[in-house]
Amino acid sequence: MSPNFIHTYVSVDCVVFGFDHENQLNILLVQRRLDDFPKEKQKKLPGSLILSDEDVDDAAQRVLYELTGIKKMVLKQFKCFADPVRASNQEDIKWMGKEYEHDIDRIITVAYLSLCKIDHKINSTKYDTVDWCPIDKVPTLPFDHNKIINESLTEIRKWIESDFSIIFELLPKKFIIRQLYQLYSALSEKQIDIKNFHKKISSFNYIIPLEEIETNVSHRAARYYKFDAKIFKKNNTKLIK
Amino acid sequence: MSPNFIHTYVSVDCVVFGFDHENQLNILLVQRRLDDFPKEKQKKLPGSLILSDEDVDDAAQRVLYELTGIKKMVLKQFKCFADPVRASNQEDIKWMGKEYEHDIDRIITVAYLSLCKIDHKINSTKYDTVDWCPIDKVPTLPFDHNKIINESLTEIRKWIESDFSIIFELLPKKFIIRQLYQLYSALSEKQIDIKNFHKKISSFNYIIPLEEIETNVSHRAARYYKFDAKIFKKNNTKLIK
DNA sequence: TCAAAAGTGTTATTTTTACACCCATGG
DNA sequence: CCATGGGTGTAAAAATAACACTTTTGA
Repeated sequence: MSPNFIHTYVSVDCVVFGFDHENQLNILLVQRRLDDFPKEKQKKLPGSLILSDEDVDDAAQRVLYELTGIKKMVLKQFKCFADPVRASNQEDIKWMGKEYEHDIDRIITVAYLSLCKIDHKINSTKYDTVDWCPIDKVPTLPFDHNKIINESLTEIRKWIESDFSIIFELLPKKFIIRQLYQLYSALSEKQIDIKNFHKKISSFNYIIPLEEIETNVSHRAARYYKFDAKIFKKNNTKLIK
Repeated sequence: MSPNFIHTYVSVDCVVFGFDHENQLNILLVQRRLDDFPKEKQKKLPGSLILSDEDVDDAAQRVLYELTGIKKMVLKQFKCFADPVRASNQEDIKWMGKEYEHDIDRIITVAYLSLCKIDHKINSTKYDTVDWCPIDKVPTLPFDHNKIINESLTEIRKWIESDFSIIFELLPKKFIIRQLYQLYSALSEKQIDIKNFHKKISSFNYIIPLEEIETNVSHRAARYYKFDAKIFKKNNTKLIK
């Protein structure tokens, strides 16, 4: 048995983004029970080892379903994390042994991005606790989950740049342009004047104005719009240029 | 032993691009010996199982070094390929058994992009045969290597869009603007008028004009330029917008 | 002299940016 | 009537695109 090739377990971990009513990006975290302190829980990214007949995309889709109860969520593989010591913390090793009933020496993970409307009902078939956590309040997480989350942020930005339509996965079906503006501002380095943004967005034929307008606001009420994916696909407009 | 989690080998495969004198994209392929026909060889992507104490980036860097003799090549991880049947061809299984001296049930691979000046001397410490192959003449390859190459093409295009400077990894140190234009045209959907391209490129302060000009051409000789990475980093210009 | 491509210049068009102005609503 | 943001308009500035014209060289 010549060189020491790894024979390892492979997992997927999912960073699911949502956009809250305070215009903050949030991600979904679940809780794991710790062996030594069964009453204490620690947050982590949702994830799972992949099964013997499963592709990684399928595993991510499964994790997302077990997490939210939603089938066919938008998802994007973004990076394989394989630092040899990413899972060598004693507590993490102990937790894996219990969770998977295997002795796990080394584990590499394939990280996915996903997007979810924050008001969508979360109906987990696997986790007791699934919570939105504002991106700037993420606690210290096990494994390299903090690193994964950090890198997912640059990744979601690239994603929006290359495919503007996915931004609507984070907004309610009916939205006002200010919401879209604030989400875009949170996700892009480019800063646009809100008036010009308004003009540009409302000029797109895939942004459909609705009859409905805001109520109970102490200023002129804004109109609601919806996004028409079919029209978008025909044009495939980028927001800028 | 509850659900059937995979315990698998992990490899990296590298798609190394070069740009030839006929303005074609090429990739580096190596040869493997087949068991049954030891005189016949079959081309494949360069790759390797990763070692027990090795991160995937390090493994890719190692594969690139074993392939070309070059240390610290530009590289970019782009996708994990984990189709459960990607390595279930009998010939592939036999070859893996011989190559790695392990019985390999399933294998997932992490694919990398890399770039190389096509005139750079290839000095492999591992492979007998390393050849440039024009991208439109790639034969049928083992595993899912053809699929990996196809996806690498869309990936290199994205890469150029997001970081224009990496295009110079494919050009000689001294180049004329027509070469750059033809490379850019091969890599981008956007088609620019060559005159306007010329004007734009030569306006960048990180494109340094040299004294030297083309010789032995039956038209006005073009000037050579070089790329200054330091100046580029300060500006971080995108080609378009 | 011709063909071919380099390199420069000019102009039109399109996109982006900045900002003025009026509108509507609750307090 | 004031503050706040919605929504439209206009004009300047910048970027892009189209293309004419001159230059240089080998054949």
